Amino acid sequence: MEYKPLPTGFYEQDDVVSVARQLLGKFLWTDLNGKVTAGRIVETEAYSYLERACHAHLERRTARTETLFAPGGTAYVYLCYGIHHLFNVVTNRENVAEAVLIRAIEPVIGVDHMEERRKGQKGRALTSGPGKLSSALGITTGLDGVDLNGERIWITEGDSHYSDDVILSGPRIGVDYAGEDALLPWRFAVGDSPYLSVPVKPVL
DNA sequence: TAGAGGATTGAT
DNA sequence: TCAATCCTCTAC
Repeated sequence: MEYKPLPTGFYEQDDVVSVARQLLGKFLWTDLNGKVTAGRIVETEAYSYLERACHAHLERRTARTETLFAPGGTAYVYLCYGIHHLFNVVTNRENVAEAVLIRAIEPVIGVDHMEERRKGQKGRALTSGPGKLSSALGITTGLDGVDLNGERIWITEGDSHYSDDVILSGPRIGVDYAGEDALLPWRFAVGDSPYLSVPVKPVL
């Protein structure tokens, strides 16, 4: 396994949908308060300023969305429903607002720390959702805008290769407000992982 | 400055 | 099925 953080060039690719797919199988690490945790990414979603589900749709710049305009390889963390911290990877070059939401991981390193942060939850309940995995890894809005090439949070190559027939795609979760953009098949998942947030709807 | 709503979760 | 919970954004 390769423990070196992914090169900046990976995040600066200009196709956020492709990056979302490529992130499957990679390892997301955090080193916070002396606790090292990591998990295998098994579910992602792509967001782009070009479509309505994105916070920075039509390049809307606000205090919250400013991080989305940072260079690829920056963490975008925001609070959802007043309770949950959601972690995204900013992609593309500076001032192009695109990001990949990490929706589920499989716990690999520091599982005991994850269980502690998740208040004793075990098994798939640990990290099978965007709010859950952020909690398990200790990710909060304090990491918003942080460089993914740093020492607190980073991503490395994984230990698995998934063939095309294992990777499923479908509409993103919880973006019905985006009209027809909600139908874009920009959600990607490792089909046989028990840690998916919700099953991927088969494409008809 | 008030009010509505959200890229979710867990309990009922 | 629904409450929790609070920040963000929009409208007035």
